[in-house]
Amino acid sequence: MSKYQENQLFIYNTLNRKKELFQPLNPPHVGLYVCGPTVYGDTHLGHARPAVTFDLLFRYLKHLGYKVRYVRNITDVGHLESDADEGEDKILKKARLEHVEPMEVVQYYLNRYHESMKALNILSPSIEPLASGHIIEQQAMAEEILSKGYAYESNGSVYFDVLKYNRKYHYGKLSGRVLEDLISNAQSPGRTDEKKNSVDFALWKKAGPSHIMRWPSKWGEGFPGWHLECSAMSRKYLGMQFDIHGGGMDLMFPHHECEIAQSVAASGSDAVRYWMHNNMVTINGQKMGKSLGNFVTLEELFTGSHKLLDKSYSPGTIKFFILQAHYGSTLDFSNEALGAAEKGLVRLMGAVKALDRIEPGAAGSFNILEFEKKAYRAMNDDLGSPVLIAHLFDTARFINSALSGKDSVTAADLDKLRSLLRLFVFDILGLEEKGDREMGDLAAKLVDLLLNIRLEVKNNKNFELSDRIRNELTGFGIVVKDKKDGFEWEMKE
RNA sequence: GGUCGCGUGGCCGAGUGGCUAGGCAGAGGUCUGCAAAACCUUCUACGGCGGUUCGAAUCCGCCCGUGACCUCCA
Repeated sequence: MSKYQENQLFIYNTLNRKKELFQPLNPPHVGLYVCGPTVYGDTHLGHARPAVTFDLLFRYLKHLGYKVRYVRNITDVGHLESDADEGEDKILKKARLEHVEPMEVVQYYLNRYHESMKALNILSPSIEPLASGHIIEQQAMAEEILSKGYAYESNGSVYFDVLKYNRKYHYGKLSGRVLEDLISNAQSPGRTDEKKNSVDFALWKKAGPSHIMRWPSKWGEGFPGWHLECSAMSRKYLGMQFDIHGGGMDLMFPHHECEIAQSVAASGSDAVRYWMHNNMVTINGQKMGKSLGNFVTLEELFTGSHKLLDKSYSPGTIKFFILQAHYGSTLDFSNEALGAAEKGLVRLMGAVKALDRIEPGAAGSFNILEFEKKAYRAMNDDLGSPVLIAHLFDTARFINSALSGKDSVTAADLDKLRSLLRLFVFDILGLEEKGDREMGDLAAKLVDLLLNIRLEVKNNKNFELSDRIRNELTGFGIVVKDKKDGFEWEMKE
């Protein structure tokens, strides 16, 4: 019996605004599609949130025994500065400003994105398709929508006919938008352009003379509309219908709404069964926006170089901080909150490490089976990582008590606890053991030697010298903790 | 203005009709040459006003505040 048959995973489905039992289309296979970044700038906090959220989902689904195909796209063409099919292509603009090829921009920021993901210990998706590598598929889908009558060609561009679509289907069912409101709220309603209606969106855009990212098509040279890539690529790799589509809440409208319309128009039925959206990140209570100048990149966070930051925060701290909030809530970054997360993480990791130093004994007060149940229950409830972490802290308290001899645990329970903690902390939450900074055998031996000498000095009540040794080591990032009959030390992260 | 959401103690953040969330910070204590860590005890709560109920932070209404999207953003 697989783990997924024992666990009922509930997922909040944005489409129905309620938690639903997750039942994949073709178990044990699960198809997961998540909107990845448009690679025209450095990876920032807003990229970290969905990455961590859906990494957690990916890891948990795999743990439950599902065979997950996780597709996370890279947008490298077609994402214009305005979602209303106006303005320059983001990549193209960056390339122009930096006097480089558009694909140089793409490669550079894609590499940086991958480095950040690795630092956060985010698993690679199964497939990471680029929009520019799927022009044919996007053209084919545009033609399909045209042939079904839900799109029209206009001056070398192809637009989706939202009004016509809405007569038969429901445009706005994901985001709760009302079409009439959208039309009346349109920015410049009287504008003369190629669209029948301002709410129509581009499937294919004609490339102007200076637009160098261009491909031939039956409509002339051009490039694909932003929304089309996700519909075309998810269909290619996950099929006409698949299980989960994820992304940031800000993508709900128009991006995901348009994806739904495209898939339904092309095939007559919905492609996605569960829509999941992570909430936004705020900085000191204020939304993070390019226009507000409070964008914090991951590199700035890791190095502490942003003016809003008091100090640097490790990737592990950032990840732990994100996991301490439910993905559906907004998450506010502040120095105080990050500092708390940092200390909490140290405490948790300390407990995991301390497990190896506990001597088994009589049965103790901690109910490990109960902990296991509660941990799974937390995860099954729409990925309740904050609750899971609270339960993990309960084990930390117990572990520390057992270590100091105030509580005890049998050898069998100790094994069970160890494997459970490793499972939840490392495999599912995807945290990493600290001290990854390898110092080498020799250096470790030297520290041991020095501390043994210090012990002798200390026993001779030469506290001046013993404190000096400890302080100097602290300066090297080595934390010394005196014990009743010896010492412990570790590298500070 | 429209649509959707949120408002929990010093900070972050769970819970969602009666039963301790948790972390960080604060206070007291144990341990210690000191420090660090750890452990024990402990203080600060459910935006406001009404309503439903035996009972509401939890349901309903109104108000206030705030956020997201509608414009660049994950």
